Amino acid sequence: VDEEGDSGFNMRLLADRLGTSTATLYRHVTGKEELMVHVVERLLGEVQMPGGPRHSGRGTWQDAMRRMAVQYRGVLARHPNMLPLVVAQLPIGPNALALRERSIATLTGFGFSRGLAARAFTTILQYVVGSALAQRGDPGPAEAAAIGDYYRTLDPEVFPHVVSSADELTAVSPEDGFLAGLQIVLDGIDRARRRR
Amino acid sequence: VDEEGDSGFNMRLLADRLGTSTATLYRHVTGKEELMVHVVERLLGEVQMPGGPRHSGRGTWQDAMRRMAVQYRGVLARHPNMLPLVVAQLPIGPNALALRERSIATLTGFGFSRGLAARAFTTILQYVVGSALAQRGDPGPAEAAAIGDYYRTLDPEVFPHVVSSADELTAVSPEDGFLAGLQIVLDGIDRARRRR
DNA sequence: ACCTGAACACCGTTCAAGT
DNA sequence: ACCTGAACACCGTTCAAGT
Repeated sequence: VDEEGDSGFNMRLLADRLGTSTATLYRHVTGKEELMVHVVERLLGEVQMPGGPRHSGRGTWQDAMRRMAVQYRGVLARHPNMLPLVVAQLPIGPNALALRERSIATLTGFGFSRGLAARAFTTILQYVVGSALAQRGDPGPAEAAAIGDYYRTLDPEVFPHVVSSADELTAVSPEDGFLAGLQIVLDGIDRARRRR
Repeated sequence: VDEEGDSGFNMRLLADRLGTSTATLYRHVTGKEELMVHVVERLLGEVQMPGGPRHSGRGTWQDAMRRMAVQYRGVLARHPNMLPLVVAQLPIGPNALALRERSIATLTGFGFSRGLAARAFTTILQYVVGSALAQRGDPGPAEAAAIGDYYRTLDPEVFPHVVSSADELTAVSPEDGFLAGLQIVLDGIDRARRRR
């Protein structure tokens, strides 16, 4: 999937690379869909997450959650072709659950209620995936500039604010944009934590 | 797409329903991909958004952004089959831009800088899409219970926090969960606003 | 018991042939 | 000038036939 992309990958190609036939593949998996579940599960295994409560001592919960989110984003960025697979599934395999487990353990270790810990983790993850979707396709300087140019070709009479904010949008790197949005989410979680 | 789903829809079916042949479709659109761009554009047209600055007087910016997010979520919920199309694209058609334009206009009308207004809108939208993905498939009581059951079948030794927070996760309705996460994002934006 | 070439069903797209 | 039946290329999946 990394090499050929979500749509370039197919069962014949896989069989060829494995030196076997497509029919044989179906002796190991029920079909392409199940295979893709394994691919996503393997991908989530790449998200490094320092082990739960023991880690609570170092840094704040915000540091820990920021590390987790940055890790997750890094994995998605290194495997852009797998993003369609991730959003097509509700990952509930061992690696997905381990990430959830350690994150909620960390948050409750910092005094979060179970409910808020679960809500916080869910919200962070949704932001990470949503932001990966918005920045998909290697958004190097060239692509970013192209999007900025597109915004500026728009009629300023019809979309004045979109046009005038085009620079602000494209001036920050994708990385900085991601971190800015992440900080918004973390601040919101902090507010909810203080309220309880 | 509403009736047959993302994968059930195909060019032959469309041609049949229109009483024509597939080849004729290609006289109107360059291919299925372009057609899907039009489908998403039409979908985004369903997001009702009260017109920009004029509306600034009533309620707070949080009310306005909450209305926008709830509207967007409602449209995605009414067309669950179209979610794969929305996440497969970077919508930049007139309706997508109008939504962006009015949102940024509203925020700057409330004193937001252009940069923060753009960041805030982007973050809210990413949260809405990410949350729609997580709650996809009609998550009625039955489905929610099934997911809760699955979490509880897990070994509490291996995933203690996931298991013990299963109730907290499934006790709240998808709607309430969405609003709770949205409030987190809005609170985070408020914090950024006060800092400037 | 395991594997495979070939086929089946299906889909996006194109084109020679019609009107 | 416009439309279409049929074909082409491709893909997920299955099965009768081999070893």
